[in-house]
Amino acid sequence: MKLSEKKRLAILDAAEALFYKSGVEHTSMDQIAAQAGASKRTVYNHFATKDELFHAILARMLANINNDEVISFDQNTAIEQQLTAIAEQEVRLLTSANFLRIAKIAFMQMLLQPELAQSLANNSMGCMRYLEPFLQDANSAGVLDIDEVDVAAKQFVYQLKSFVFYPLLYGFESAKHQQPELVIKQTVALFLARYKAA
Amino acid sequence: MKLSEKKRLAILDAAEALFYKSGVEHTSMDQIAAQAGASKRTVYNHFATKDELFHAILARMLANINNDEVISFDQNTAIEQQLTAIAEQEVRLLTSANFLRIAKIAFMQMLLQPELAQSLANNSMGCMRYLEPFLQDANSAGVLDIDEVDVAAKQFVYQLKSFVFYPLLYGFESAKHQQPELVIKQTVALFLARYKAA
DNA sequence: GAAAAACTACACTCAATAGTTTACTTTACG
DNA sequence: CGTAAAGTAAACTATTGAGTGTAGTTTTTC
Repeated sequence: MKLSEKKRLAILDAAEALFYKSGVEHTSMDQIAAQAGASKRTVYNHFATKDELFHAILARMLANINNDEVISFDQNTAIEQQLTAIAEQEVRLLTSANFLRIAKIAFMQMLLQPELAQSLANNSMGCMRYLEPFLQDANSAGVLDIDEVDVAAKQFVYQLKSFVFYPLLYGFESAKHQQPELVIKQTVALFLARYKAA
Repeated sequence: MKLSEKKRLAILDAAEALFYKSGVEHTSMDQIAAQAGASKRTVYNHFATKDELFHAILARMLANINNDEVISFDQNTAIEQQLTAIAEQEVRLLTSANFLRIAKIAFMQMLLQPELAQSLANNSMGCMRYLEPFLQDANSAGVLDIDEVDVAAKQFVYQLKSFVFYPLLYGFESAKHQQPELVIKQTVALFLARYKAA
């Protein structure tokens, strides 16, 4: 790899780590340069402004996230098992260091810049990419009985986010770990109690 | 009211509004003084540092929140109706301008200062003050059938927060209003499907 | 191996902002 | 009314941090 590329990556890595630790506002370009092992001038040669650097990080992180396999409804597998698989995948995403890092950085900025929230909200992630079609198919197959598929999908995902993601994001319960398996079990149970076809 | 008290309130009001709009970091003490109609020196006579002012605001807001009536389980009223009442009260809290203001200010800081998150997390608010005993009583009366009351209480409240609070907090869906009645109906329905005693 | 591109150290400008000092005016109150 | 408490305006200090300019060194590329 060329030196120029190595520096660029080092700068992105350094900025990401510092933004995560201290927030964008509390991180100076001098700190970033120092942590990256680059001169400040080099930082500015790669990224004209701090804001440009911030958006480059956001873009890189978003690109690294959506890699999970799409799960489609399968007539021949128990619905409980399929929903559990989806939940497991989602919990893995929501609790990954990668995702938490981007989330914390992004959420901080979103509270300050509503327009950023808008643009990120449209970017649907994780199982929200495919959950509605999945539920629709299960509906058609007579396995589930859902009136409003969009609401049901949100109910499912929001349970997971509320139990595993937000507590980690905000640092509630730093010591007491939520048992992911328990959360998944409870979420699937709640969902099926409501929507499993009679 | 004495001038001194009036100034103190004006400063708190101004700081609250500005912290809400721009975040604590992006609000200067000069701005606060100007908006409060006070001299900067007066601001510093009331609050020695910006941080002290921030905590004074937090304290005032917290004091203004927990005022809602506690709802206790009533043997003679349908459980659906009682849960709906609780949900309505909670949604009113979660969508009130007051609560959203403190939440936005506090959440921003929480992302930066995990220890603040710890101290605020303990401060349980809204219906979380009384929901677990309520469910326990309903359990004992044979109206509900819940294994883990703490999990169930969270499931209930998290639904409401996810649908009405977080979207407003982060400015997702600024235009498209979530219908609060619909959210309440769906939440109660989901909960009772799972936990209503046979 | 030489020209071009990229990196470095470091001094610099410029603006913002927390908090202070001072000299003076207004308000509260016995 | 007179004194003490509180408020005011405005200049001031000191620091921080974004971004630039420069002169010289290293890396890439042809």
